[in-house]
Amino acid sequence: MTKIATWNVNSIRVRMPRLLEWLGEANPDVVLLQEIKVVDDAFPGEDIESLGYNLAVHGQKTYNGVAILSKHPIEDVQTGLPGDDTDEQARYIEAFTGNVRVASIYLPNGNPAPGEKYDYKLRWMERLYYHAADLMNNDEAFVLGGDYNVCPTDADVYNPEGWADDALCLPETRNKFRAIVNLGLTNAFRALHPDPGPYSYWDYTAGAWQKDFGLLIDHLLLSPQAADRLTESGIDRKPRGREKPSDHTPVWCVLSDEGH
DNA sequence: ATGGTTGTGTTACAA
Repeated sequence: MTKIATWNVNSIRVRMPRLLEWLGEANPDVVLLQEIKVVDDAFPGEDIESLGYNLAVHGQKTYNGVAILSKHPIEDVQTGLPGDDTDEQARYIEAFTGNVRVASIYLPNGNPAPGEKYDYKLRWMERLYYHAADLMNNDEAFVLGGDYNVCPTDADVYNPEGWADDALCLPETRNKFRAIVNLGLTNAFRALHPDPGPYSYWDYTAGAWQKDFGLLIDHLLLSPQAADRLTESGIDRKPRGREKPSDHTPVWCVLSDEGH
C-alpha cells in the first residue's frame, strides 16, 4: 500500500517541528507540500531525509514553492505547469515515485475577484485541465494533489452564502474544477466521505478554528488507474490544533499495490 | 467590532 498526503505548510522553515512530528505519527509514503516559501537550496531537508524520505523541490523566495517527499526513489521530476513559459511562480512539481505518478499543486488563490489575480487563476486552471488531459492519455496511475484553492461545492464551505462571491467558490471556479474532474478523475476524499464537511483549512483570524469555520480546498484527484486502488482517505485535523500550526491540515489517501 | 492572524521581510503584500 501507498499512503499519499497533501499539506500546505505555510512556510517550511516555521513548520518543520509540525512536519517532523506528523511524519513520525502518520508515516505517509508520499507527501505533497505547498507554500514552502524557500528557494531550493534553502530547503531544510536533512531532518526529513533522516526519517527515510527522498526530496524533490521546486522552490521560490517568500511566496509559493512546492515539494514532493517520498520513501521511494523519485524519478522523472518535472517542475512548472506546462502552457505558459512566462509564468515564474513555483506552483507545480510532478514526479514518478514507487508505483504512481504524483504532482504537488498550489493553485492560485485568485482573490480579489474579479481582477488580474482571478484571471491568472482561471488561466492556470485551464493549463491544468490540458495537462491533466495529456496525463490521461498515458493510462497510468497518477495523483494530482495539493491546495486547489477551490471549494468544489457548498458541502465544502461552512458558510456557503457568505463565501458565494469569493474566488474559491465562484461558479466559474467550480466549473473549471468540475471540468478537470470530468476528464475522469476521482476526488479521493469526497469519493468515500460524501457528507458535508469536514474541512482542511481554517483562517487564522477570528477564532475560525475554534468555531470550525473551515473550507475543504485541499484535494487529491486520482486517475482511473489510481482510483481502482483507492482503499481509504481522510483528513487529519490534529496538526491544525497544535502550537504554531499551518492554517491547513493534511488530507491523505491510501492506494493498494494492485488494482481490482 | 466593517474587525481578526500569520509569514516574509521591510513596513506592504499575500493569504
